[in-house]
Amino acid sequence: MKENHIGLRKTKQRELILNVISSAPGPVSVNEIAQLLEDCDKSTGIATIYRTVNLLLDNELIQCVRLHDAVQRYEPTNIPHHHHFHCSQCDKVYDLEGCYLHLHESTLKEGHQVNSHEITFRGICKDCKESS
Amino acid sequence: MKENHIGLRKTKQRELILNVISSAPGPVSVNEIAQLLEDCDKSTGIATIYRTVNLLLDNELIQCVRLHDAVQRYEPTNIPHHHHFHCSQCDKVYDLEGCYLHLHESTLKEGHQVNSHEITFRGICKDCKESS
DNA sequence: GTTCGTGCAAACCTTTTGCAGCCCA
DNA sequence: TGGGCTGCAAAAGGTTTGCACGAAC
Repeated sequence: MKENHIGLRKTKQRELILNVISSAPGPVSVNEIAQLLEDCDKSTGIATIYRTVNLLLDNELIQCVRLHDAVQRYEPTNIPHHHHFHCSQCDKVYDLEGCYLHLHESTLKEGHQVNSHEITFRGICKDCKESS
Repeated sequence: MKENHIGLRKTKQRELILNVISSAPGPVSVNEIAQLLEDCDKSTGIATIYRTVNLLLDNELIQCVRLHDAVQRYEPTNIPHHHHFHCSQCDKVYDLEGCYLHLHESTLKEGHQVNSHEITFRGICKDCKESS
């Protein structure tokens, strides 16, 4: 991981996994990572994928995105503030540009201090709408 | 199940489980439901709790709330549209009144059709702020 | 009495762990 | 060469399913 970060070894598998997560159009699950690696003939043991994902999480190179299904998905931490759209039909997740939340105060009327927020939209994605 | 909803039988266990979810101060997990039933000497098989929760979900009497930890929690659907505040310090979850999202179109600029949305705020809750 | 629901245990699925062999530094 | 990394398989944890008995109608 970037320049031997904290004594970690740079291996083919780790590069591949980080690359898959970084180049996906939205957050991906462990299964999707495994599938994508298989698709390009770079099959990797599932245990390695889990271990690598946890390693990347620990080093904050990726973060976990949790939507309405039970699946944990991962995305790079170095992308700008954004939110997600989750298709109810094909189950894919898309990144959305910008932020739809107009919240100017950092303290809510209930008195809680807000440090961050997450928004998830659900519905039917463009592709599913067009093919129906 | 409200008045024999769809041919479902009204049983002691189902009433208890719905009651536990409805009267909890916030969304509860399956484990919490099991614990609460045990506490009042109404222990129920874990399989029954899972089946009942899924039944209640199917009939939209409850809905699933997913925060940033891996736990699935459930709350009644018959409370008004609201969002959640999750305290990073004490881990409590608060319901927030109203909606901070000003979204007038139902189709995003990316072309996806929005049917619903969820917002979760994170930060420090009022109580934690005051006691620090 | 018939049908559906419950509880138990087994099955299942996802994630983690142990271990022997391999590979990077 | 040595210690971390991988892959396999087994284990662990959480959820679902099959089945026989019991409860609801």
